[in-house]
Amino acid sequence: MFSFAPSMDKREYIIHSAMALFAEKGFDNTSIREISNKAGVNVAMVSYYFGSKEKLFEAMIEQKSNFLKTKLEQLCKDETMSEMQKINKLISDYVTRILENPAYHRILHQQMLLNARPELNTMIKSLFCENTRYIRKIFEAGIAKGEFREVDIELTIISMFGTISQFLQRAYLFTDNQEEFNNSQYPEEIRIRLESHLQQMMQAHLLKN
Amino acid sequence: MFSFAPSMDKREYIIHSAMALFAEKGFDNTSIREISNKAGVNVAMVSYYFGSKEKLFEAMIEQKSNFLKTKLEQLCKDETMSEMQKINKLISDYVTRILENPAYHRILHQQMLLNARPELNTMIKSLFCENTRYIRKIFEAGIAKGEFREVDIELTIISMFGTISQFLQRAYLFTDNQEEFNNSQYPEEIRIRLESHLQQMMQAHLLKN
DNA sequence: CTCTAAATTAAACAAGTGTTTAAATCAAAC
DNA sequence: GTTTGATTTAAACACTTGTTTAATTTAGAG
Repeated sequence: MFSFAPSMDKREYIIHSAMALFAEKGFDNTSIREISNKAGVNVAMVSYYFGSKEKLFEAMIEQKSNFLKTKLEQLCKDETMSEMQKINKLISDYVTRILENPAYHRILHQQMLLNARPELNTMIKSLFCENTRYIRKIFEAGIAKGEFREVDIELTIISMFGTISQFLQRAYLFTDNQEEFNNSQYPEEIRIRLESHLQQMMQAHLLKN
Repeated sequence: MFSFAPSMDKREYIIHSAMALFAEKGFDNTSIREISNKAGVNVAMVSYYFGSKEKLFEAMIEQKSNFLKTKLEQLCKDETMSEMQKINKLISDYVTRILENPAYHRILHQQMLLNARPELNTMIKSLFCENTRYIRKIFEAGIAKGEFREVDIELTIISMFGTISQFLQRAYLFTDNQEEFNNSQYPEEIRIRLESHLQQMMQAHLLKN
């Protein structure tokens, strides 16, 4: 027997290469041969490890999810913070997380704008919905307490995520390195700028003055 | 000679079919055969009229642009409105326009998240940049006058467009008809809801209280 | 009618796709 | 050593892709 999973590194290589390529060129326009070349493995290894291109995609998503969820659960039941503080913390965490891994989030948003592969979409939708449920709770609590205005909760959440998603779309405005802006990480300065813009806008929108 | 362009209707059919299919399945995952089938013409007609699939895409974009621009120019130099009124008008016009033609805007945002076809991207980028320039002027004027807070202009614009783009991504939350939500038009009620959310949020964000 | 040029067609093209196969290689177990 | 099963490979598979070709139809002009 083996001490750990067998050639786990090759699986990792494949997922890693796929992520970069999907983010840049999209799922449909990335061939398995490109992925395997970039990963330095044979074409057949993708089918061998994952079964199919779609399954590879799903494996990629699964590996990356299950992170925000636990953070959100904790945040929700934290009683030491005001609801506004929770929203600020949420923004800070989320911005950090996305700017650390823009490729993954580009892929999610790409796929959400399509209706071609129902199974992938269902998967991503449920991922989004789950996160949204927790965030909605924070808003509801804030409104119930009278801390927040009676805003449109759905659309306020959409504005939050939309800002970040649109930032990824227009990332070219914020970096000189036009070739690598989509996958590489962003300088700290930009993270802070995005974070404080969102926090300020949300405060103005939510808090009764 | 002919009174007007030759079989302009077939060109139109092709563009119209392509738009619906691109919006649903994306550029890469839509074949010319699907487009021609849907349009009821022969496969070769796409090459005949447009030259290539990419050229068809470009023709589609060109046909739809050049609309917001003139509206923005007028809005910019209008001296009867406050800057906040201009922003409200802008939001109202833009929301209306997008919800009347969601497919087109889905395609734009899809393509913006990709880096596969540099020429298409350059085209769309410049389209966005041009519009952004005018909007920025309104914000700058508002700040200069002291009507607006000193907000981060780039990111505020991103929040505006991001909200609408994200709304298209999550349109399934706002309609029962799950199959046709992406291309069909939205009920008036939803338009108003999106419009007033954006206007309220922007007012809270921009105006000194 | 004839002539001409545009419009339309079915068929073919070469290239690329995701996936499978069957043989070869590897490494640990006995 | 041999055996066993997982890993890796090059080649082939069947299929779809965007585009072109060469033949046919259409329709307006002289």
